[in-house]
Amino acid sequence: MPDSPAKKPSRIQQRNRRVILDAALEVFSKHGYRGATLDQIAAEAGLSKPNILYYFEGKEDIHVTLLSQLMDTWLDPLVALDPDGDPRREILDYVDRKLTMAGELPRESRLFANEILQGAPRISPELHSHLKPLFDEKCAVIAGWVEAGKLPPLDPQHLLFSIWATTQHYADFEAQAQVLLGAETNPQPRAAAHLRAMFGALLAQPSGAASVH
Amino acid sequence: MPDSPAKKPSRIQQRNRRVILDAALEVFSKHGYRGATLDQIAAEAGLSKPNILYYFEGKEDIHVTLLSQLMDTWLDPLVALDPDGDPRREILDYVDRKLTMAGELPRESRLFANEILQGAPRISPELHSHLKPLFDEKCAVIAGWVEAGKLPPLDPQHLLFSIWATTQHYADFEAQAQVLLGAETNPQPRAAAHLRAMFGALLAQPSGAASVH
DNA sequence: GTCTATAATGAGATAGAC
DNA sequence: GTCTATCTCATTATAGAC
Repeated sequence: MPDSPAKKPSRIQQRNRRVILDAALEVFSKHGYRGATLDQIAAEAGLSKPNILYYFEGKEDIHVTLLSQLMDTWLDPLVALDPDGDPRREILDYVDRKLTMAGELPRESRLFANEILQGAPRISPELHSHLKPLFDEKCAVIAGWVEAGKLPPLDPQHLLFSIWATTQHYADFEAQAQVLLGAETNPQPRAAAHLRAMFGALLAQPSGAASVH
Repeated sequence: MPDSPAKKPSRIQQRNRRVILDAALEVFSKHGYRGATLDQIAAEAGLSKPNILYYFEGKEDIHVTLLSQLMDTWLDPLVALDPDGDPRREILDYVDRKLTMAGELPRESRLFANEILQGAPRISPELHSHLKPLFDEKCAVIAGWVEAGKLPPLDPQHLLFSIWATTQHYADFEAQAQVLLGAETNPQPRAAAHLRAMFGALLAQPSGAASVH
């Protein structure tokens, strides 16, 4: 690790770190943490295995670095949810942003899903420090909208869960969707229309979620 | 492999196979395919490693067996969707059944999610032979309901995706939900209420999914 | 049928030359 | 900074005794 007196990473160093991280994202998202090997990452990056270990302390270091960087990007769409905007519009726009992001960054989505699925062993601290506060804050915003009568009664926490689940589904379960939809070019437009209709219906509901029975 | 002249597995053999499969489900669903080791499975099953390999040809054999058995159970709730029933009721009951199943069989949900997430390398044939035909059949049923005016216009394929995504989310992303909801006893009742409200709103929508802008 | 011991492979990490 | 060669350990699978 090059960090003796002056800790200024050269342009080559910065570039190599990026190349390695991009290769690692490709491999980790496809095979999971344990399924990925340094050989695969090295091959994908076009570097030798020891060279990889010159830039990172080990396999886990690479993985944690990826997850940490990802977290910020991943939360951007939710950060942008504006408490002063029109409630219905804000939430539907958030759904759009989230779906777009899953479509553009499917590897990141799968990397995250892999980690959570296995109990978040390496990203748990970030969940508490970054995700939880933001989640609570935005849930309070939505709850405020409901109390102000700007939205029908609904459960902010589970609404956000549903948004996450449905938007990330297209990245995380892509293999299944490809089998079921056939070689259809791109499911995204129809997915976007469906999700707008679904969440739009929920948010437009007059009032009092009538029991179904 | 005991299959020379008479292929009748003894009661002990049947029992041991079940014990091994249950242990394997526990381990595979927690660590993924590559993350799981025969040592862990053997320890969980209370058997020796060579004994495991007496009953199964290898690690992959165990995994494939699990996935194949799971597929049938997993599709039961959808099979039960009745073309002759009340459309809205049928779909909402399906959501309930799916959520209940994910709550009762979270390990199975995660095993399946792990496999799909990594591109369904081992279960792809079953997706084509079992899931696809059923999916097409039930989509046609729902499409028929829409054409008959019994349901508002909606996209059957993406409706099913949304149902799968939201119900399985609670099992697959349990680690995240636990962080965000705190040590709350059981999210299931509120999740069920939310999903009934959401899908109920979509299905009750008068007609013509109005563009949101 | 089940075990102990061990072979064979694969993968993370390091030594040391260049 | 980067490479070749190597070490070490974990893991799948087998051999052979009981």
